[in-house]
Amino acid sequence: MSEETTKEKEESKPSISFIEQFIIEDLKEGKNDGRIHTRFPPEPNGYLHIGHAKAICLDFGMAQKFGGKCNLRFDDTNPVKEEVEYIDSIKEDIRWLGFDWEEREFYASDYFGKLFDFAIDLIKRGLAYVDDQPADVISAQKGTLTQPGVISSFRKRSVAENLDLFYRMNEGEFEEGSRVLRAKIDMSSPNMLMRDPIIYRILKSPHHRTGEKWKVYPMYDFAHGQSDYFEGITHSLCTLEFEVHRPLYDWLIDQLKTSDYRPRQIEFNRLNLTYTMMSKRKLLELVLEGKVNGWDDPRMPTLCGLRRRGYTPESIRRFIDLIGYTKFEAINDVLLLEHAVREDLNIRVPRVFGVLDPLKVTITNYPRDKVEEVEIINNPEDESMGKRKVPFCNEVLIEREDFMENPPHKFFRLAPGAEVRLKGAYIIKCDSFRKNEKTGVVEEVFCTYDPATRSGGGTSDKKVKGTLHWVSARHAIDAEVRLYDRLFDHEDPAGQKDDDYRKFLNPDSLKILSDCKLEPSLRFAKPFDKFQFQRLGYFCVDYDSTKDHLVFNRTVSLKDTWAKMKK
RNA sequence: UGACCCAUGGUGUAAUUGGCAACACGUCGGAUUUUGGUUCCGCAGAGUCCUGGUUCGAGCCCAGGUGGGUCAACCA
Repeated sequence: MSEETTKEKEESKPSISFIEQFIIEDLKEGKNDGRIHTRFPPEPNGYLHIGHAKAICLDFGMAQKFGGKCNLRFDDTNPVKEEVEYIDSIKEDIRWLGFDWEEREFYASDYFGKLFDFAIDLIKRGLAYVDDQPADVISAQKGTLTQPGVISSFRKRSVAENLDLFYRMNEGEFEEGSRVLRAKIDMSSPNMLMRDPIIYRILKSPHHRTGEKWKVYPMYDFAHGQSDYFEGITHSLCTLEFEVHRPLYDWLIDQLKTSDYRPRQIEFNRLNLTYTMMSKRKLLELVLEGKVNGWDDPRMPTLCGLRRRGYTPESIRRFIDLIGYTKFEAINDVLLLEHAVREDLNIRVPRVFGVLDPLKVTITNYPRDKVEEVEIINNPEDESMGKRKVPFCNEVLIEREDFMENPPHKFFRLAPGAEVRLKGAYIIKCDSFRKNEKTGVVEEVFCTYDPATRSGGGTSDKKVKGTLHWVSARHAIDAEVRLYDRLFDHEDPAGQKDDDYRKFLNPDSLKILSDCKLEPSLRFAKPFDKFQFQRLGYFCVDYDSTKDHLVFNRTVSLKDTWAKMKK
């Protein structure tokens, strides 16, 4: 084997995350009969965001890679916070991302019966007790980070009494907050979560799935690991903040297990992105306070927001792939996400002409009543996408910033005396222009064209530095275009101790342009159709769009080295 | 003043598990280009938080620091 092929082989070898290494080790050791079974466990209390995408890609990705399965499980143990409306959106987002849980759609509430039985079992084994003290007393008795807790006077309650009380708790005999069920573990554990954690509380709100059946509901710690166990999950992947929960997770599994099978919890770093935040609670605030226009506002990091913005599932998966899984709490540059969409959209979407801020150009030597159809390649990256025809006449519109009366050095666009190519059509030369006397604004530019320079004509080998996009003034269609910028102007808006994140809201995060002109082929564009507006960026039809009123969202601009040079 | 976790170019990750610190993004140059896009080529940028130890050899193992994160909801 030559040195080169060895090198290539090494380079193409994907690096493996610590999680994958754990899984491989477990497989080698023959754990759980060599099964791999994961789960994605959202709480139905909000919309999924790109941070969830990171978890989804891992959970489903590991299952796929090792020939296992991944369940979808709604962690619905708190009826007061959860709503059905979120369930459908969560399912839609997971499917959109490209993953399939097949028939394995589960709910933690499916296990309320089993969980209750397990609680009864713990009570019988002297491992759980009913505590009658109010929340503040229990909390105070928990001790502090440096001091051990105090043992509750109810800890020594008899099994019979505990049993009786717990059943009655569930019959609705007691008020919310009057009693809880606690696991009997260790009040002096250095891990606060092991100090007789509350495992059941009384809640009288109806549950979206079980209705009025239950009056006691399990806490997260008493539901999650057990649900994993009931479903035969082998690897329970979650974010770093659950690390301290792992001893409790394992303790409960130890009480539950009857064979060699046991699920293993592994924690990885949460996704943080610059110039945004992932807290569901804060995202909800933005929606409620009208700082954004709903959960699917294209500035939101939610999956529905990104989808509306024009992101593809492929680009999100690619991004997730690029950032990896570690135990380091990183803050990822949103630039990498933008790179990922550009990379994807570049190869798959057609190029079109759209002028956001039109300036009229009259070609004085082009016959007034003549209209030509010029043929333009849809995507230079992909021949198979074919060509289209675009009408051309003596009046065209160009981007206002593509003309300058007094151009700086290296300005390759239109200026008095300068020549540019109108892409796919002719080379034109600027002879003069007309300004509004009062405002000083340029209102019209007069050019002459060189008939020998028609694209593809081959009768002239004239070259010019600049090529502009354009639309025929007489054929162009109107559109509204929404330009988005980052929602916050601080890299880490939610991480500033002394400042509320609202202080960093970017006032220019949305710019609406209502006077844009597009080439006529866009007339029948449908919501979510994606295009590259030549020289400008990637745009996606918004669902606000109607037959008479086209609306586009800018997904991301093209890289702009000229803009960089100007700075 | 506790327990647990973490620390590698600007950012995010990698390093065949103790053997020449690599990749991506970003940056800067150049070539190509009927998109100042794309593509291609190249430069710069860390000696791996600190101190010590083990070792022929340490980013990796050990000890002690420093810095950061998580944990004291009847939330998940």
